[in-house]
Amino acid sequence: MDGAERGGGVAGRDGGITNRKLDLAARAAWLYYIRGRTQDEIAAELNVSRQNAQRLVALATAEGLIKFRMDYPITECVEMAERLRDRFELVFCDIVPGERRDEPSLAGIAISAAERIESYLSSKAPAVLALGTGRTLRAAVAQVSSMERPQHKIVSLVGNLTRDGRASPYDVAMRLCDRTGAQCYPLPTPVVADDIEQRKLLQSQRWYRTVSSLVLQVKASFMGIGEIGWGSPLHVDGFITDQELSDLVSAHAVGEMLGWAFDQNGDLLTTPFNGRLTAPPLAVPATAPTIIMGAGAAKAPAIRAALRGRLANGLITDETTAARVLELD
Amino acid sequence: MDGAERGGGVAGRDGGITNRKLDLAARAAWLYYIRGRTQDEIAAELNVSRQNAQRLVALATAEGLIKFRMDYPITECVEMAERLRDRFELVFCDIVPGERRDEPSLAGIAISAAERIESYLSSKAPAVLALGTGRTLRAAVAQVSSMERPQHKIVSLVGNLTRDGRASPYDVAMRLCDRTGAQCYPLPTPVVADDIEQRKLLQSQRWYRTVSSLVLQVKASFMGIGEIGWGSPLHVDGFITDQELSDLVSAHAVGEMLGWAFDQNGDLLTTPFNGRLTAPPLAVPATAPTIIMGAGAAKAPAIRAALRGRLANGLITDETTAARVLELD
DNA sequence: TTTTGGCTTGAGCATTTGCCCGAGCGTTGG
DNA sequence: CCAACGCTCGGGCAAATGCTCAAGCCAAAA
Repeated sequence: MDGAERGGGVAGRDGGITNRKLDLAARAAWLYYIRGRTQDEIAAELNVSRQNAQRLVALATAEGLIKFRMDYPITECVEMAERLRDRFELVFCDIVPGERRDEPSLAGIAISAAERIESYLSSKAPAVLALGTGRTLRAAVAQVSSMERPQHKIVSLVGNLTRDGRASPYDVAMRLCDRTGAQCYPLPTPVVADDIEQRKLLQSQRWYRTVSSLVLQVKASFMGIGEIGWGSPLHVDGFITDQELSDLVSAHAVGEMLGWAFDQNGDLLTTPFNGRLTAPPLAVPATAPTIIMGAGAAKAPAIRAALRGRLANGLITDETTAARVLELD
Repeated sequence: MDGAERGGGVAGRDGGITNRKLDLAARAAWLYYIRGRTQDEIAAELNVSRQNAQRLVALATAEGLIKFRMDYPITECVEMAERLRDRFELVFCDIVPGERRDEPSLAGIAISAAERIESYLSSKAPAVLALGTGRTLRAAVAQVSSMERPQHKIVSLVGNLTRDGRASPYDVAMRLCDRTGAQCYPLPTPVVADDIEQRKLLQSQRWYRTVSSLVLQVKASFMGIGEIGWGSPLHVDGFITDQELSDLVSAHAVGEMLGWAFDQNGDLLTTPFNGRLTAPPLAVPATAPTIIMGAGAAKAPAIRAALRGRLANGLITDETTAARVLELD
């Protein structure tokens, strides 16, 4: 939805969002948020109507032309992060404020993750970053500022095709490369093969070896974490079938990272399902920084398990979920 | 005005801003800008009155707990920057949007400068950065995120005392070190000595040699640029006397960087005034990135001269001023 | 050429936000 | 102990903002 439209801008009528309009939106947002002008003043400045000024500001925020960042360590969040860091020997932990209310905040976690990703990308020395998929990660990548970093490599740790061959809407590695000019190494396979034979076949391809060798060099990995259950992301997005799901549930799976299902101790399962995953295996215990992110009460057991089993050594979540994880322990 | 209050928070009544309140303000701003909640919802969430929620949000923005960043290259600004880069062979140039209206935007330039400074500070390898003084630079430093970067060194290129011995309110090097944990090397002298003898004396001190040797290693320098004239920053802030000012004007000075006055070709003057400056000399032509920042029609001739004379090889200014500089040429 | 469909536009209105003011409360100084 | 001061609080109101809607516009399709 984002950068795709920017290139074009054919003469005459244009259904999408023209560069001209984005320029204007950027100016409007600049005047509004940075200069603190009112929308009336902006309208006068840019020679548009008052409600157009408002639309431009809204467009700029929706398109992420303007970003909000918090630069203040909220005491409770810092304390919570320290407790988690100590408890699970994490190399990194960030807790964003949470709300009592309803559903958890993707936006906050996304921003934190984006900052972390940016900090790796800002290094001059070429680095390899690995990414998983998922809503959270996609939101995170959308928050990364565009930059010109062709020296880095981004490798996708998980296939970008759904079961039926459609491209996943969450091909975050590609998106990140678009935004940063890094080299992209996607995994052009389904997440799970139909059977072990097919997996072997896929893994004998050259690109698989390329990806595998890159994985050994990663500076850091970022991935979502999913709970296992009806209505879990893995299931609703069509990556696994109903049958596979119920097999996993009866094998006591509580969560998954990159599709690898694990039990409440964070031990990877030996179910047929895990045996059919096309992705390179997880390093256990994690050596390079391996940062999982996600929020929501349902994810808490999965997070706890992943950290206990040393499947990950970094965490980004919100206060509420963090509290729940510590409570479970 | 910013971080100074955070440490305290004595029990009981407290005139200043308590940490508790800043925490709350941060939460309010988070909910408002990042989660997009209304102030009513925030009030309910944080158990405060509606107008308190509004006050908290206002406090958070005023204290800079929440930051606005633009991540979109506005076409006109990019083009303008390229023209300046080509014309003056700059290593860096950033143009922020301007307004037709009144006075120029400190905020915008400050943000751009802050990002640039952050990019140097984010490097792992120890680096030396040099800073000048001035309103613009102070605003820029206030926009730099806090971080823990004890490996870097910040050296002040200009004395931090006014003529009469007061500490300058713009001791930006110190402020930046506060925010970043970098090592600070201030220049504990007046900007100008009373006479050449005193300058020699000051420059024979050990700290002067320390600073001089650091200056040779700088990765980048950031400084404001001032015009010379009645009402110019150098004058109104009391760094130079009326007499000195009129001497400079009659010597055809059009601008100054760090106090060093130069003419319209960017040649440093040989007036007695320049001879009494206590700061280490400017490298001409600039070798390491030397970035000047400032905006306003009055500064345009000074900027043009500084760039022509290769006193600086980087520029941050606004559209209006940039256009004026190119026009003068 | 006419129709259609999608998109944009500005007017009008409901909501949200910012700010001023008088009341309340705790502290300081007499 | 009391008065004066300064600060904070929440009510109320004016300004600013966001949203909906009907009309208009343009290009593609008929």
